[in-house]
Amino acid sequence: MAETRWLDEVEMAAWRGFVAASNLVARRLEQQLKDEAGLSHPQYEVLVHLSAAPERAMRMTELADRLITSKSGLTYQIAQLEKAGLVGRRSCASDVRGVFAYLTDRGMAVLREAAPGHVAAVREALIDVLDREQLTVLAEALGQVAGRLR
Amino acid sequence: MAETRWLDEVEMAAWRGFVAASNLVARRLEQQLKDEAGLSHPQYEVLVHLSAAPERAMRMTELADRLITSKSGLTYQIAQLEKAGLVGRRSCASDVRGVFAYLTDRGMAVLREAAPGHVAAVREALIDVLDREQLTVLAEALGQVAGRLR
DNA sequence: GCAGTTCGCTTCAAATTTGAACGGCCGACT
DNA sequence: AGTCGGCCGTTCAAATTTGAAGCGAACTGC
Repeated sequence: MAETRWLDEVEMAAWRGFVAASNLVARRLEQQLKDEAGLSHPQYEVLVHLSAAPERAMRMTELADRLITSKSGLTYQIAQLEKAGLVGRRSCASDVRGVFAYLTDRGMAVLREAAPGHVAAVREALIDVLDREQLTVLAEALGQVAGRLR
Repeated sequence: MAETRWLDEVEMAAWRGFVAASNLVARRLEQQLKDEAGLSHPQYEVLVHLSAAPERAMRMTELADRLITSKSGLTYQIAQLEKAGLVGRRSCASDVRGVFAYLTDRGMAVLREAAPGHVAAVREALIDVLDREQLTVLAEALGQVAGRLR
């Protein structure tokens, strides 16, 4: 094993900032969504992704990949959302094993209701804190990072 | 309530990138630490912060703040680490309510053992993916974000 | 066709996280 | 001194997350 290349000052600052910002922003949004919409962030993300999908429906596995959560975790969350009537399940015609989760009208309504507050919180926590230049670099950089790990 | 200011393209890319990168990096590091050192990321962070503190000790509440976790969550993690012998507790002389968590020699050894692999993973997942310019901006930007929310 | 493998989703138990009490203690103010 | 609001860390139950099976169904090569 080669010598460890420790992080220099800038690298360390980037890393610490990344970890801190991740946790803080996640925590803040979790809070905001719970308070204003009664949803957890994972749940909100489910609604968002479904709402953007054709027919407002998506296969479980694909949804799990997009949400970056485990499959069993998604099963659980979909069950919760189903109980709440925001989401439904339908089996896949071409593959008996497959399950589609779809957004109900009620779910769509809840999402529309929740979105403005969520966006405002995202702005306050992240977007509006940065200038245009920073946003551009951030988008590019984090896009690379995510793309590479995906 | 004012009209909602939705996110434009760059803002949305920054936001999606942020969420995706947060989750993916967290997941990756969690994995790496568990595999190579038998520690969870929260646990590793506890060791790191304690190792950097005077006397390798810190008050519970301060530690919780730095780790950006709930106090009850910290109590739990410290209990786990204590069982494993990596950390100890000592009560505070000047305040009977207070508790110091401190890093044992064993904990220090485990940390030293785990650090190189962890740094390598951090480089691979985040740092080495970006160029110097991006790192600088990232450090500055995320520092602002974290500072503002803290 | 048909074994052998992989895939899609769920189930399960175990580990973790959370927020709301709780029990004591500190400190300021009277 | 005496009291009251807050803080410190823990405990508790409930919710969530995880990875390891499990169950069928679909696909592969022979």
